[in-house]
Amino acid sequence: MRQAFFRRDVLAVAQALIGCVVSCDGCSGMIVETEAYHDSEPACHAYVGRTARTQTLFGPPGLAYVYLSYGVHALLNAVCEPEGVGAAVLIRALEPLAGIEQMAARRGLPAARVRELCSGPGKLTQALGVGLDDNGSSLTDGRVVIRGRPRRLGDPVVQRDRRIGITKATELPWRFCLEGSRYLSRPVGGAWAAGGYRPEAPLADGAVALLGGAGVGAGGTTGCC
DNA sequence: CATGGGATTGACT
DNA sequence: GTCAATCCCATGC
Repeated sequence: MRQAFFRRDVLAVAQALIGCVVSCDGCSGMIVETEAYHDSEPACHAYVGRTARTQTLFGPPGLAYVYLSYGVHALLNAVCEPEGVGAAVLIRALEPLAGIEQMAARRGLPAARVRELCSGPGKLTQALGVGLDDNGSSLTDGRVVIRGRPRRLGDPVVQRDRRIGITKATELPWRFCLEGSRYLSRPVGGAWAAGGYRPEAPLADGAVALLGGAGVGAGGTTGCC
């Protein structure tokens, strides 16, 4: 993937990354779930501005932002938007494609349990062998790379949902999932459905303001790598 | 310098 | 469903 792909609106990139392929150290998987984060909203690490921790987020697009979550898990993000804007797409789940034996070994699971290898942001970094050392590396030609979506698969149908596992800006529907995928960290709608949110429902005022002209619609999409 | 809170997972009830 | 593990870093004294 070229750097220009990541220089765009972070919501457009989060949507377009669905169906793309992440590779590292001989292992790879298709992205089936992402979340967008932007320095204009409080759930984003970059909301507090430039610090030693968030330096990578404000760097040039196409870098990997890897940080430690809960002191346990390394989480992989793709830095987006022009340099100086703190924005990134969190890669939340992959459908394993290659190197399944090695990924299973890293996860401590039998290779037959493919569904559990990469169905979560901490799981997929463990499976791929992505660590904090990869923070700041290039996703276009580094150890961890993101390639375009296989043409033969056609355009994926992407569903929107609220982001998972955060306590701030929970109203923003900035989670993107491949429709029908069995490799998601959690189902679309899931626990949030009880809260009354539906992808086709009107967005809250704050969400509309933040979404601006991104034009990401519920249901079908035509994102292109 | 001390403190508290996470963009989570897996084990256990 | 609940809950501990575990550690970096932003914040506040």
